[in-house]
Amino acid sequence: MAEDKRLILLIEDEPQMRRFLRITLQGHGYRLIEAVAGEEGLTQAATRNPDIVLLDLGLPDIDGLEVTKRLREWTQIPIIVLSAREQEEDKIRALDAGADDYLTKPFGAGELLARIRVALRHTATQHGEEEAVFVLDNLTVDLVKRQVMLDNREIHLTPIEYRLLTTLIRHAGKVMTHSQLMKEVWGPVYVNQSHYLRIYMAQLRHKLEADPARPRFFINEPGVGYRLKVDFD
Amino acid sequence: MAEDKRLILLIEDEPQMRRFLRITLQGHGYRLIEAVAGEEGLTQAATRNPDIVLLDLGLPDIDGLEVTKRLREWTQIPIIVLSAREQEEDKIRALDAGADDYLTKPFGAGELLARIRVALRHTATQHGEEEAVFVLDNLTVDLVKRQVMLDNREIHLTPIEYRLLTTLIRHAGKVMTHSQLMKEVWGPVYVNQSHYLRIYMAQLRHKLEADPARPRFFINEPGVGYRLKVDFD
DNA sequence: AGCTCGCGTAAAAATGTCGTAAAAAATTCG
DNA sequence: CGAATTTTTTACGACATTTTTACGCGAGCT
Repeated sequence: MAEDKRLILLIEDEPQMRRFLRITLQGHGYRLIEAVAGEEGLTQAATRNPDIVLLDLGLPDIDGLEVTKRLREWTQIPIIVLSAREQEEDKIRALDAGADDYLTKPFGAGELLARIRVALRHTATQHGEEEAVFVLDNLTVDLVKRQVMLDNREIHLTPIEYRLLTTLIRHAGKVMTHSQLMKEVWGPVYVNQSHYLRIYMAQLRHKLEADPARPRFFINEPGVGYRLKVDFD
Repeated sequence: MAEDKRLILLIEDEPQMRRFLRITLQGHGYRLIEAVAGEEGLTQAATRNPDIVLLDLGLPDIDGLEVTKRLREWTQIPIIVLSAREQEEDKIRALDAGADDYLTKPFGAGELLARIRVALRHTATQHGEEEAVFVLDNLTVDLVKRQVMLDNREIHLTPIEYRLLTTLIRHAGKVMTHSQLMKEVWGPVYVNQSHYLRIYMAQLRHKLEADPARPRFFINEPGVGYRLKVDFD
């Protein structure tokens, strides 16, 4: 079950804080990527597409505030700031720059984990104002449990497959262009590698369509992109 | 404009804290409802439909934790807990019960306001669904879904056909010259290759007109260009 | 009449996209 | 560390779209 492990990007330069967080987070079932500087963090965010970012404000190269703004130019991924600065002004600036939460060091591991759960809960429910469960004919996707059911049988999807599916679900009915899908699923640096799409769309069709060669759900709009068909008139 | 002011529900029993928050929040353009106990707060939340809830944990009747859980049974409205309890265990319990944020008293007004903005930002991005549908007689074009319907039947258009159609729609009723159309659909390099237009205009008429030879929508203005006719007299 | 010009139509050739399979590389897990 | 899973790379036939090319029609002009 690799798809239910959330990926966390930690941008932090102090080795001993990194070590503490590595143990805490991995011990609670998260996968972790680490970056020791701002630019590196931005690159990692773009290429690895994590589920959440933990960001230290005092970085060796660029300021954490700047990292927040640069991230917010293209993604709504949750950002939790971890900082030794306890001035109210610092908190306000970070939050208004786009951070979702702000913890002052030192903080307890339990509180951090709880706030991570809050942030992840947001992304889970954010795209499902109606329901956290998406139903389309014999296909059921539980966005909270990250569980995909087909005719009441659980279907295992790889992380990318699942991400692609939920991205289509979030924009159900609408055509999504190649670059939109690439940006949301693989990250913005992969925009022109759109042949990945064909491969993973084929995987989804094989796992979820009755007749993969003649898909009912995963429709291609030639030259444009794909869409999840929801209305059968 | 009272309607575009966000409505905040404050559930808090201490009069002096209520007074402080009333001044702070109303001073920053929010409308405020106050409840001094848990049950009252739950009722207010259900009847007044606020945009956000500020919740004190230490209430005279039921515990703030319980209020959080009861709210979460039916609504995803942001809850920010304000509490004097600074034990980590209290924070974790509140956040896991469904609270979105937790501030320990005493807190600065600026930080509270910033965290309110964060919470409102979350709900704002959720409802980011717009509709842009163009209707002309039995023809319907959904510009968001990129879907064209004719008599409730879906019509497939190629990328160029669709771009040509939407270009005409954007200038509905007005005549567009050959070069204008060429520029917008094919790009400025193709301005003089205007015989492409005849071919694709024919395609559109075949796909969307009842009698392609005698078009009702896609009208040629000889020597000038084409226009999409919208008014039938 | 004969000619030209803009328009509509039709069918080819050329180009690019899509679906598929399968091997190589990377990552995760025990 | 080695096995298993997942992602990336590579290749190719089938197909859809765009572009090219060709022809017919009618209006206006000489």
